[in-house]
Order: sequence, then C-alpha cells, then structure tokens
Amino acid sequence: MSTSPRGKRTYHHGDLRPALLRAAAQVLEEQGPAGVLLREVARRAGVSHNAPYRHFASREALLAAAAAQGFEEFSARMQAAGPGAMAETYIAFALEHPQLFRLMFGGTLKLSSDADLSRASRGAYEGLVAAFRSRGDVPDPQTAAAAAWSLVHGLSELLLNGHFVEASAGEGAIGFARRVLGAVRFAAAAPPRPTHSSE
Amino acid sequence: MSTSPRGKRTYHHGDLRPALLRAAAQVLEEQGPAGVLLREVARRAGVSHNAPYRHFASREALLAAAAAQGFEEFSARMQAAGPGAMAETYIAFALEHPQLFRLMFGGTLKLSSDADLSRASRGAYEGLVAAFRSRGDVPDPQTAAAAAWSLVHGLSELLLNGHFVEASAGEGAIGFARRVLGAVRFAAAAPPRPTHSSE
DNA sequence: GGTTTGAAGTTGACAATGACAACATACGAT
DNA sequence: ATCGTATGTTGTCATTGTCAACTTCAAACC
Repeated sequence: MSTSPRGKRTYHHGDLRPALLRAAAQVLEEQGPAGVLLREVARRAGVSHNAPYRHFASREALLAAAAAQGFEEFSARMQAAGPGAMAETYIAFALEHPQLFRLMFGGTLKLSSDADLSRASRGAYEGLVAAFRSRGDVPDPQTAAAAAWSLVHGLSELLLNGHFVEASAGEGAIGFARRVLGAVRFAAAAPPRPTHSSE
Repeated sequence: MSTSPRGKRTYHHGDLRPALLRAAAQVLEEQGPAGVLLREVARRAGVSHNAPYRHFASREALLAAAAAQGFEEFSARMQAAGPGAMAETYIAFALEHPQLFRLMFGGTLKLSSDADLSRASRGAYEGLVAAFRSRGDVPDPQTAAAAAWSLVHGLSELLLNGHFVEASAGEGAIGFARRVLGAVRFAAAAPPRPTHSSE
C-alpha cells in the first residue's frame, strides 16, 4: 500500500499527508463523515494507527483538511464553469461527491477553527458574488447572489437527502433541478416593487 | 434524577422512553449530533448505560426517533403558521434548534431506515406543497413549492453555518432572510416555452 | 392470596476508537 | 562522518456501542 516514489518499503512513508487525505476522501465517500476513523485512514495509507498525528492534530483536523481540499476543488470548478453554468456545476458537484458535500456544508466543523477551511469556504462564496456582480443586470447583486446561493444550495441538499425522489421521478435529478431553477426570477430588493426580472 | 410520577426512586423508571428522548434532545442542542452518546443520555435520565436498549435498538435508532420527533414539531409549527408565514417559521425553527435541524436534514440518517422518520419527513413536505397549491396564483404549484422549499432550506442552512455572517452584519439573521426572500419571484416552469406547462 | 411470567433495568464483559507517551529510524544540515 | 529532528512505531488508557446474563417488580392467572 505504501507506494512511495519507488515501490520499495521505507520506514518513512515520504508522502504521507497527501496519501492520508486521499485515503480520507475515499473513506468519506464510502462511509460518510462519521465513518472517517483515524485508524481506518491510517490502515488504508499503510501506516500505523498513530502516524496521522504527525500531520493532523486530531481526527477533526483531518476532516477539516479534507473539507478545505473539497472547497478548493469546488471553487476551481465553479470558476471554470463561468456565470452561466454555475448553478448546474454546483448541483453536479453535490451529486458527485455527496458525502464530501455534507462534510463541507454540514456544519459539523466550525469554520472559525481551521484557517484554511475558513479561507477556502469564503473564497468559494466570494467567487459566486463576484460572478453575479459582473453580470450587471441585477439591481442588488449581493442580495441576488445570496438568494441564488441559497436556492441552489437548498436544492442540492434536498436532492441529496432524497426529499425530491418522487417529485423528480421521471426526469432525473439534473432535469428536475433545471425545471426548478427555471421557475425562479430575481428582482430588486424591495418586496412590493415588481420591476423587470432577468434570468 | 429518575423523577417518576412521584419523586420516589423505583427500580423501574416507569417513563423512560420519553425521558430518554428529552435527554437526547438536550444533549443534541448542547453538543451536536455527534455528541449524543447513548451512555450520556442514559446518565442524564438517571439509568444505567444499557437501559436505553430496552427502548431503542441502537444509538442510531435513538437519533432517528429524536429526528422524527423534531419533524413532528416542525410540521405542527409550519401548519400553525399558515401559508403567509411559512418561510419565516421555517427559518426561525432552524435558528432556534440548529442542531436538531442539522440532525433532521443533515442526511446522516437514511430516511428509508426508520418508518416513523420517513413518514414524519414526508408529512412536512406535503404540508408545504399543499399550502402552495391552495394559493392558486402559481402556474405550477409543485415546481414552485420545490423552489420555495429549496430557497428557504438553503438560506436556513447557510445562515446556520455562518456563511452569511458578514452579509447579514447590521440587520440580524431574520431581517437578512426577509431581504433575500423578497428578491425572488416565482414564474412559470418551462424557460424556453412561454406557454403554460403541466407538471 | 399466592404464583408465575415477562417487560423493564442492572451489572459485567469485549472489541474498537481517539489520544497521549515513549521509543525507533532515517534524511539533511553541519 | 555526525548529529538533530521530522516522521513513524509500539504501547497504553479511558470511553464508547453492543451483547449476554442476571434482577426486580407489577400485573395476569388460578
């Protein structure tokens, strides 16, 4: 298991931190956040049960690092998608990595605890806000961004947890998501003013 | 601790199941779902560490029961609120019982596993759909309901997890929520087809 | 009224886990 | 070549979920 640069077994793994993160990501998707046991991750990385403590202060720190890594991949994909495809990219990410998504947004980790995690999370959000602001056709970009983020996030989570299994019966999750997203328009901030609306 | 009908200590608790659920709810809000330990719950109920097994098959079954109870209270409050105040009631519930809310919608429990939980969850959803349908001014009630549910749910969770701490700086969570909700309109379902569409 | 029976609680045990301490190894600077 | 220190290892401990065997007690039955 401990595949270093060469196949030779060395006392020191040589590349353990990334290996642990890979193993953790694997266990995470298989078993969910609660199944990510420090010892199991160490087992898969081919090291002793205490080796992870050289790279992570605790089980929670390992989970936080995995979540931070998830946020980075998430941010990258969102940025690459561009403003028009962000919603579907968001939902696709959630459906592809359901457990990682739960870990990232489940609220189990406090964002304030881990600096990397906090930064990664904020980066993802600001990327979305910037995209909405650059569109220019929305009166209150910040509010609209918050609404869009909420809508897409809620839709992702409810889909993930099976709350729309029958509602999305014939068309599949993505098709259902498109339909739901299409039913929403963003307007100006003030409630009683029905001005123009954009996609 | 074991306060039965009278204060007298009996070998049999006499009212243990509800007592365990109360204790579990208490620990849940204090420590989060991961902190709900079978032994700790038993401790608070004043019984031995194995007494809970007479009423719940496992730790997960206890959590499922707590979640189901949460869904019932949630449904009741939503129903009592009426169509106009459902969104704020939803968010208020999430803010009042953040950990219970996470347990209910966190996806840790599989809804298919526990019958009561599944039924309670579905009940809450159908109540919302019915409310939207009875309004009558929405072309596609089911899609609109799904969108509204997603929006409000996502907003709740993102608020809970602190992703809007700075965006909602001056006005507080509820005020911010009102502003975000006010920025959204519901329209017909199909984007490319301006005619009416059926579910 | 006395007996019995079974649900509700208890004590005891076991493997697994997260975390700490002490020890071993090997890479890189000197 | 030596030596220090980051990196892994073995050993240990309290805690947890769960299983098994034992107790208590209240209600059903004769």
